[in-house]
Amino acid sequence: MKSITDCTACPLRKSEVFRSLDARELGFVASMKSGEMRVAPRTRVLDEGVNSPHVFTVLSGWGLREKSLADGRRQILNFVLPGDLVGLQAAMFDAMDHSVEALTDMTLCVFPRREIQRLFHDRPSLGFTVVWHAARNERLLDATLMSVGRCTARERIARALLTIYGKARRIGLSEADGTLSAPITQQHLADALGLSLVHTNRTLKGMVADGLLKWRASRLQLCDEDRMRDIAQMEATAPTALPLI
Amino acid sequence: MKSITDCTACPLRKSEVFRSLDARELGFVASMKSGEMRVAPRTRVLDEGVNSPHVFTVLSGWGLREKSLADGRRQILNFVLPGDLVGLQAAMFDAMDHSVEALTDMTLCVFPRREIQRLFHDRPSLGFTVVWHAARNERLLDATLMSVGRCTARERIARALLTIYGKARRIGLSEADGTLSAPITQQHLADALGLSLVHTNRTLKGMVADGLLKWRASRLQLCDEDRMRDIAQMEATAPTALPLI
DNA sequence: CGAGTCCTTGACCATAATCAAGATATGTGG
DNA sequence: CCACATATCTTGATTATGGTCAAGGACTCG
Repeated sequence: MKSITDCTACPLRKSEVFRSLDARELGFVASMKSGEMRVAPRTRVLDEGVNSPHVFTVLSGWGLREKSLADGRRQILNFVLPGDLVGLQAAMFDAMDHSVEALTDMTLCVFPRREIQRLFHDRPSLGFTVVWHAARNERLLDATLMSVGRCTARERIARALLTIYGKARRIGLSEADGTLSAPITQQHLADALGLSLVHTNRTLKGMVADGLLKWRASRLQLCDEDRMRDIAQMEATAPTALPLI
Repeated sequence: MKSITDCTACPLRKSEVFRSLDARELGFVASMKSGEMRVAPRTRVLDEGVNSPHVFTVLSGWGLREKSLADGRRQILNFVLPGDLVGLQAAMFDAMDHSVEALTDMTLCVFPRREIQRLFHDRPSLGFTVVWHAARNERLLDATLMSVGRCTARERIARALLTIYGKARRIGLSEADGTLSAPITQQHLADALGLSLVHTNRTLKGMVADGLLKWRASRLQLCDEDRMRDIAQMEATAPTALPLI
C-alpha cells in the first residue's frame, strides 16, 4: 500500500492560493477521505455512462473532462488541475454523463459518494464550498460555450490558452520566466474548441508568427498577454482564494 | 402590492413532478422568500457584469440565460422554465457572468443572496438540493457544448428541440396532442446553437419536409421522436422527481 | 534506431455565414 | 376594422471559414 497524504499535511493546503479550512472542516475532510488514487496518463478516472462510487479532488497532475458520441466524435469539456473537484455528478445522479481522463500521472483524493450527503449535514460550510466549485465550473462552461458557439478559431484559441494558462499559473504551475509546461497537444486543443486538428495547427502557427505566443515541446508561453486579451475579449480577473475540499 | 404566493400553497409543489419538502424544509424556504417578482417579456432579470443581491426560483413563464461579447455577438446558454433556480452565481461571486432574460411574462420567487449561506447551515438537505440544481445545469451545459462543438446543424437542432421539449413536457407544459407552445423564435434557436438565423431556418425547413417536426405559430410538435433521437444520438431519460427550492 | 506520437503542409471540398430582399405574421393606434 | 409598423420567417446568390484527405517530417522514448 502506498503512503497516503494526510489532509493536515496536504501539499496543496500549504499554498496560500487555497483557502484554509478551520480545524473542524479539516477534520471532516480527513475523515471523509477513504484513500488516494494514482493513475498513469490516458487512464480513465471516471467513465461516461457508469455509476461511480467516488468523488475526487485532484492532488497533482493534469486531466481532462470529456464527452463522446457513439461514432467517436469527442468534445473536451475542460481541463482539470490540482484543487479541482471531479465526479460530483456521481454523487447526484445514477450515471456519469462525461468521463475524466488523466493527461499526466495524477494523484487524487478519494471520497465515497455517500459521504457527500453527510458532508452537507455535518459541515454545512463545506457544503457551501461544494456549490462554489459547481458554480465555478458552470462559469467556465458558459464561457467555453460562448467561445465555441460564437468565436472564430483564433478567438477560441486565445480564450482557451488564456484560461488554461491563467488557471495553471494561479496554482503556481508556471515558471518564473512565464512559460508553462502543459501536457496538452494540438489535438486536445482542437477537441476542446470544436475545431479540426489541421485548422487548429494552422491558426496556432499564425498566432506564433504574429508574436502572440510560443509553444514548443509542450512549453507554452504567452508573449503578449494584452493582445491576447484583446483578441479574446477577455478581461484579467483578480485572484481570490480557492476553497479546497 | 401584489399578492404573493405562499410557499405552502405553491402551485408548483402541488404537482407530483416536483419532490415534496418536509415541513421544516418548507418552513425554511418560506422564511427565506423575500418576495415575488413579475416581469414582462424581454426584461432582464439578472444582468451580466452586475452584482445581484438576489437568487430566484422560476414560478411561471419562460426565460433564457445568455452571455454577450462587446461587439454584440451573443450565445444563449440555455432556456429556463418553472422550477429552475437562477442566479446562484450571484450568491457565490462578485458579479454575474451571464444574464437572464424573460421570454414571456414571468413570475419569480425572490431570495436574498445572503440567505443562501444560512440555508446551508440551517437546512443542509436544502443545501444538497442547491448542488443538485447546479450539477443538473452542468450536465445540460456539457451536452450543449458537445452539440455546438461537434454536431452538424441538423443534429444540433434535433438535440436542442428534444431537450427543450423534454424539459417542458416533464413539468406539464405540453398539450395532450403532443404539441408544445414555446415562446422561442428561430433566432433564439440559432443563438443557442451557434448557428446563423438563415442556416437554422433552412435546416429546420428540411427537417419539417422530412416529417420530423412541425413548428407553426410558436407551436412545436415532434412528429417522430424516435427518428429525432437517432439523429441526435440521445437516449430517452427516465424522469425522476425534481427537487424544488 | 525504430516505432509511435505529434506536428506540418498542400490540395480540395462542404458546411454554414453573410448579404440582400421580399413575404408573412403580429400587433397597435386611429 | 383598417393602415401602418415591427418582428419573424423565407429564399436566392455569393463567400468564407473551417473540414477532410493525404502524406511527409520531426520529435520522443525505450
